Amino acid sequence: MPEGHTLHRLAREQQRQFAGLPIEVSSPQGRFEAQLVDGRVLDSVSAYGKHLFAAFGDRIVHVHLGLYGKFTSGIGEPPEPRGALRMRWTAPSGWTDLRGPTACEVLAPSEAEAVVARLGPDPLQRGADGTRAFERIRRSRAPLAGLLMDQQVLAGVGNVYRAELLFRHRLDPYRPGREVEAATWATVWSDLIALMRAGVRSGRIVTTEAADRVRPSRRVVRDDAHYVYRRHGLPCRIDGTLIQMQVLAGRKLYWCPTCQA
DNA sequence: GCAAAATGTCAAG
DNA sequence: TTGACCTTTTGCA
Repeated sequence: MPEGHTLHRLAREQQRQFAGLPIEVSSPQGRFEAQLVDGRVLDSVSAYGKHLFAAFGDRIVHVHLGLYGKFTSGIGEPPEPRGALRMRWTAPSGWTDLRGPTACEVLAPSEAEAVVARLGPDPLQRGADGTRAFERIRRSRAPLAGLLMDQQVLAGVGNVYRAELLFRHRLDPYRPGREVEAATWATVWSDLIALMRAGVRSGRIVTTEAADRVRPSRRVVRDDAHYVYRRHGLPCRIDGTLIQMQVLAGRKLYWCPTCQA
């Protein structure tokens, strides 16, 4: 379930559980050069967009989960390694396992900085500058739906947030970037920050009105969490029109053709 | 038991 | 624009 909120949540959890401790690092699968950081003290874990950075002195473990990468973790002794286990951390405070990432590599600090330099503003970063994204959007005649997913425009937004964000603001996914008003963008940007922060808190993406009244104790039914994402062929929650789906740049785009005309 | 799908990215043509 | 890649889970026989 990796959009930006997932990575920021992971960074926080790993920071809390492992930072300041020497970590036993291994790669049962053998596809990660664990010996480069094995036994080093973990200084800090941070996230930018969908990227995770774990600093072991001057060696940075860079992880990108891709479409189905996943961390699992626990306290006490780790379980016997099963399946394709790319990276395992073991410490007195517990363990964490990583499977299926697109990237899991050791970088020099300058290389890690270069990764971030290629990305647009991350709404989850304190002081993130939404106008930087808008400048790129305004210069493009590409559909807004595609621009929102472009990590060089905006870092951390994936297929769920883009579909839901467009719906919440009644925006036509195919509107060219250059036709988006500054005032519209300002509203969209601040809404995106709120949505993604809620995502970090709850660990999942909830964009329906239930998301507006954040009450952790009150569980939202999974089915109600989205307006349009993966609701192809079902009636729009607002006006009953059937939700449409179309593949755009290789990804499934969902929208309500009347609400978002 | 096997194919398809999944909140992603990159490189080739 | 397409295919390749990383792995697990789901759905259908």
